[in-house]
Amino acid sequence: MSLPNFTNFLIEKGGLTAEEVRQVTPFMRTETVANNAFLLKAGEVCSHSFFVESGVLRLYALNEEGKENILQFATENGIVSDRGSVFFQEPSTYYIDAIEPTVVVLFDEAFVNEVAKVNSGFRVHNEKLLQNHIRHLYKRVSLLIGASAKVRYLEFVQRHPDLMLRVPQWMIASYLGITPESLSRVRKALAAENFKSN
Amino acid sequence: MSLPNFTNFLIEKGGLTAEEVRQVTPFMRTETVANNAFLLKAGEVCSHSFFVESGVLRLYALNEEGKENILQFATENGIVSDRGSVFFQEPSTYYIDAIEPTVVVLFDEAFVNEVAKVNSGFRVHNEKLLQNHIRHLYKRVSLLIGASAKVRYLEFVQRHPDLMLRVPQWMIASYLGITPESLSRVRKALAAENFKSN
DNA sequence: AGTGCTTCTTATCAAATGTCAATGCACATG
DNA sequence: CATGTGCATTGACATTTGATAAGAAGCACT
Repeated sequence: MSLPNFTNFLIEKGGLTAEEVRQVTPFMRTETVANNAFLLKAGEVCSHSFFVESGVLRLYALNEEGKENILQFATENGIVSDRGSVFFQEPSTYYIDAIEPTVVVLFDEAFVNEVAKVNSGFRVHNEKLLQNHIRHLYKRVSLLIGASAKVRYLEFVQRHPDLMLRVPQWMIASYLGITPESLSRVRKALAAENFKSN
Repeated sequence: MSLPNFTNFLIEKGGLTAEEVRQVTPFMRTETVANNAFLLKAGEVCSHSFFVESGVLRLYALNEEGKENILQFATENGIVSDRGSVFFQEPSTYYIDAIEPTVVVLFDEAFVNEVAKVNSGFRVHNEKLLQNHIRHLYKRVSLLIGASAKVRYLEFVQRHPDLMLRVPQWMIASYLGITPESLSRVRKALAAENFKSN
């Protein structure tokens, strides 16, 4: 199976050469995931990180009442993982499943170490990814504690226009921390505003 | 000035030897920060990360209406930074100030590189810190989108009992994403519950 | 002790969001 | 075509949280 996205990712974001990519391919694995199929369930140790070659994944937690809290989506070129679980080899409290038929590349710490071995600069690139992830999470927390549902929704639309078309609305509501009904009302209010001003 | 906490941190969490610590000390700096004094303001590039030797720091953002959204506290042995700004040398959107007279150790990417030079295992330790930070942020997001103010408060009390005594309540409210008045109500309700059940 | 400042609490009312129930719609499947 | 299923919307109502204002307690400073 050809993996143009992952290969490109290693070259562009990891600083590898095509030859180095060839050297590390034996250390990764590809998998096809059916719609609604799980890659991780709470209680399991998350053995790999998942790079999305095509499709969409989501990561979520269940609260005490059984409600899903969606923490992250990943489309093409995105990475999902319970990094804590992978890194520390502890049981995860999260679920990861596919919300489209999806092709993923699985890689673990051994793979990362292997890449770092063939390309000494990779750890810095890797750190960059982590730093970016942290920055993104800060922004998310900031919106969650300081912005209304409406503002959060507008932010989401702007940042993830692609997801709007591929993900059911109730999942976006979960990601935003509101109910599907509330999101529906927010959208209605925004539509009314736009109508007035145009 | 002696820095037992930072030294200990480098040894315990960074895997350095006492001798290696001595080698890298020339590359860091110590500063005393008065109560309410700023270490970073929005618009500036965050040139350093701050390790708290003693005291308390907070990191916050201002939203459009000028309301503070507190993203993080750091007490002894904690690190605060706009990592994104430090790493990518971009202007920050955050503020960092002291809420007690505080002694901080300032270190930048050059320091990290220096430490990595004297101890080749340090990058892995550093990655561990980042992974932990990400894990913590996931937990935080999860609570913000899925738990009530009451649950978030209880979580906070449990995780940061020390902060309860050192940080004014309205800052904790900000950290939890609610108003001081709401927090006061939550506390009142909890007190009433405890009274009934005892 | 007096003064001003900040924090915390309380009360009241308003706004935002959640809950529950019903409906309509699109789509897949028999 | 008929039917079932999941999703989005809407309305009525409840609950939570915010906004505003007022007051009490603690604390620093004079």
